[in-house]
Amino acid sequence: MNKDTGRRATIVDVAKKAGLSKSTVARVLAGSSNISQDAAERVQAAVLATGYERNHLAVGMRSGRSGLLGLVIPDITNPFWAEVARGAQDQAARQGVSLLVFSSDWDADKEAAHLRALCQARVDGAIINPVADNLADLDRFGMPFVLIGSSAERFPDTSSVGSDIVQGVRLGLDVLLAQGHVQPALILGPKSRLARARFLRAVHEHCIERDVDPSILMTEDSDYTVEGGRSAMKRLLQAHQNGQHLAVFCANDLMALGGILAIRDAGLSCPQDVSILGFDGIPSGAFSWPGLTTIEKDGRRIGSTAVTALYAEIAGRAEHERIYVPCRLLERGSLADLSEMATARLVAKG
Amino acid sequence: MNKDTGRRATIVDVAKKAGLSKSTVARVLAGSSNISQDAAERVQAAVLATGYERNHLAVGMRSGRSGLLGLVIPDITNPFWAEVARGAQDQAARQGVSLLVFSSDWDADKEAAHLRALCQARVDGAIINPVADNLADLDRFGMPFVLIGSSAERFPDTSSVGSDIVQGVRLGLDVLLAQGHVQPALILGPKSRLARARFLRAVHEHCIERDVDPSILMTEDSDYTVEGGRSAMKRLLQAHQNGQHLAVFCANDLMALGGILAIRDAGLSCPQDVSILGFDGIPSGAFSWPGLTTIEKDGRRIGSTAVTALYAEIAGRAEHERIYVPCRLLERGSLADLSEMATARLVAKG
DNA sequence: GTGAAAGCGCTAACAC
DNA sequence: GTGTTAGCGCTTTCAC
Repeated sequence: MNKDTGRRATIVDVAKKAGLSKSTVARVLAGSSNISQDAAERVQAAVLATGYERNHLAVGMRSGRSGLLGLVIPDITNPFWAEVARGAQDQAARQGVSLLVFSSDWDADKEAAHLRALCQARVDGAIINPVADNLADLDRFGMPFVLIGSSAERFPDTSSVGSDIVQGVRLGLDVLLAQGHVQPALILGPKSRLARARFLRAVHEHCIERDVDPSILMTEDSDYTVEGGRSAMKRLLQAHQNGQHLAVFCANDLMALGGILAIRDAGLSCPQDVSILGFDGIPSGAFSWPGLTTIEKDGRRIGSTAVTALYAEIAGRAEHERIYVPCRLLERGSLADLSEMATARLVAKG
Repeated sequence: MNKDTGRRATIVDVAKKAGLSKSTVARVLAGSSNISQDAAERVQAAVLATGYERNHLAVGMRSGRSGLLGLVIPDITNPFWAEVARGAQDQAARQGVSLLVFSSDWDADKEAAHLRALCQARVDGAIINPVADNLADLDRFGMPFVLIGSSAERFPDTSSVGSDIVQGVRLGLDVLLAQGHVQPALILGPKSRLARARFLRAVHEHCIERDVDPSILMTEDSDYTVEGGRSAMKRLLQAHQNGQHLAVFCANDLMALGGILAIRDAGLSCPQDVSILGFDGIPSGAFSWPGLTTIEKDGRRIGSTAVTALYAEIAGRAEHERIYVPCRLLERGSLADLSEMATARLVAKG
């Protein structure tokens, strides 16, 4: 805000103050080469003197680059999506652009409205967790985009970024096997969900690779909720001679949290009697008792990777491939190490 | 995207198609009066035919309204701030504008950088949880703003929106008193934090109003963390003849969650032996055992209210007052109703 | 009720 | 190296 005129300083004010032309100032601001030391310094000084701040609306209008990116996720209030947003935000800041954030609530109409807003804001590109069945709207707007999350897998031949579920499942199974749980039980999502099949297939394939017969694993279907996990675990405990040394791999953290409650309900203790492994890495897993050991999706990295991929897309040098971001093991105490316990017993005897 | 030309349709394309002038089209789009039925219809049709989408960059440039709002919060990953962001987002969508979201990590430098980005994007206004000690940057940019969160209280004479802590404390104390906990203990934050004094003062004032001598309340200092709350609760239990029928009001939910752990550590049970009341309403409180009863801050409403207040500010009809958003009681089972238990006992006897 | 024309602040050719 | 010039797509007088 210019003290003298009461309005914001423009590039013309800076040019006048510096005794140079608009274009020279613009060149300095854009960090172009072919600029004399003297000119650069005078512009610097004039910018400070006038309090000039670049008008991105004007820049965007002229150059066709708004310096804006769009992010459409189901719900910013969901901790996983908040992590994604944060990762995208940070990467955008590093690239010197800003992020418009929208929540779709898994509602195709809201999604369409948000895409329209992005188009009107002339974002340089968008990162979207798609809820609609087709990408007609996206094509219509003709803006570069990258899909994120598991729902993006429905669209091959598009750039997309998501968790590496297969690697996460392998990681989880290997941890269980290494700690002596040679026959882990599974609590799965409902049959109606695609994610269930994906999870189960990954388990089967890795079991075979590790010489475990997947058909002998006990499984319970549930519904991805705490209460669902609780009753699924109750059924497992009844079926498994009171559950001693049982280990259960749950397809998400909410069900795992319910599993911990069910173990306590049955008068058993986790992890002494029953071990639990979750999948997701929700923050609440840190506050259960015991803390929930889980396979954590790396939301932040998904977000930052998506921004990077989006820039490849904008530049037109995109590969249109799905990028899989690895999951991590988050150890918080709900797993008993049977091999260690066995060793301890031997040591005690000896 | 125009099929014929390969570039986006502009108002000129629409005008051409409709056989009208730029200005008439602009008027229809702006919903102005003094438009013939015929013109309106022809424009409608031409918009559909060309796939025209309004260019907000150009609109903003000409009209001085970018249709963008800025939100600067400490961390979108923190569930409270995610709620605030969601509330702001929804209200912004209702007003037909979009939201740029930034996380400052309580870092004054990052905050300054984000404010600058907002200024350059020419946002119509900003909602900020201030971390810097002064608002010099904000004044410098001369953009309308509304402060949010407790740190905004440092700046009177500015429009701001935050939780009504006093009302929340009253609500909490009244619940405890109504359930027969006439002498609740307190677990507070560290002496260095302003929030501690605010909480304690609210407790004192309300106690006096309810004829409770605040000086007889046991208090423990802690640090707003789970482990801090756990050891503070341990000290309380030792001081209070093993803790039967103790009730503890914790200044935040993390310490309350720690308190629940300490009760179990001591071989006691919550809420049968010790009742716990938290403050904040973090989602993890739903997964402890028992669930944490708490005073919940209404982040979503703070966000939406802030957008509304910001529009008052932009319109220049702002009152420059702090708006207090009430807290709510969230009952999840960590409070025993002594009066009910007493009644039950009497009934059992009789 | 509609059109013509000016201009918001900037960039990108194009001269010199 | 620097200046001149012509717009980007829109709103907004000012005519008619």
